[in-house]
Amino acid sequence: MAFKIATWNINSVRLRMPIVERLIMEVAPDVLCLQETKCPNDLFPRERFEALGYPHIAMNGQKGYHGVATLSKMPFDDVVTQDYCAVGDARHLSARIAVGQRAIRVHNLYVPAGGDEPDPAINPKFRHKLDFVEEMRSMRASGEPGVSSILVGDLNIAPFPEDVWSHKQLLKVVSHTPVETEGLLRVIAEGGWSDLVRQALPLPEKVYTWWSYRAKDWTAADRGRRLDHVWSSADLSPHLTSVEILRDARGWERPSDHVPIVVSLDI
DNA sequence: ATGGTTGTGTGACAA
Repeated sequence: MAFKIATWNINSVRLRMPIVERLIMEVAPDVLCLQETKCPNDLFPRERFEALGYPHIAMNGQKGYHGVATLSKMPFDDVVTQDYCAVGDARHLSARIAVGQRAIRVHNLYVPAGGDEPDPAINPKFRHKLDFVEEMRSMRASGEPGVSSILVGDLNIAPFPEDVWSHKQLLKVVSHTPVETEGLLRVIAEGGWSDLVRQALPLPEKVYTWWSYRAKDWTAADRGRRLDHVWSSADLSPHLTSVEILRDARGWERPSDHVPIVVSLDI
């Protein structure tokens, strides 16, 4: 059966509902993972998503900051949230979804951005980011017997030189420093994860999922970074049928600075 | 050239 999963940092779910609905109408993913919802759980627009065909909703939100939500057409159970670094941030949510005969644990993550100064000794936000990535090393693609895994989200790290507009100019910019990129690649390798985006769009093709709000013209300069990711356990990667980076969404009405990634699998 | 924009919620932060 065909299975389609999308991930999108929408930078406020309430403000962005019109374009989230546009994505749903145009793409109709089976599962939609949102990050940076910036919305307490009791104010989440649950009824709107139910009306759009997503009756199964898991959320981990907080007021004003962070927040992740997973919307599904198919039932899930065993929802787990992990409090990374034990600071009480709403940055993770996972659920075990029944897809045909298979069970898939879908992790939805929002890794700290890390501030501006790439020195953990003087920037606590960068220290927090590095600690968060360190804690991600315990997340294994084959963590549960008989359960496959997909990990999506805004990981706020662009690991490869071709994941940024200028490798040389971003080597000391938070999101592309060696300590971050090596840390994220270690999480992938040790956890037994497959990078589905790079499987479908292999190096050295440039791939970006984020463009700063601060640029005068995001598309003219095209100074993007690949901060959003979709990984899977090794058993799922042979079933990958397509990966779409919805670059056009950066130009939609009142856009997020991130665009959706849509991954299709034939399971 | 150390700028620039957006969001939450009306302040100062975070990104």
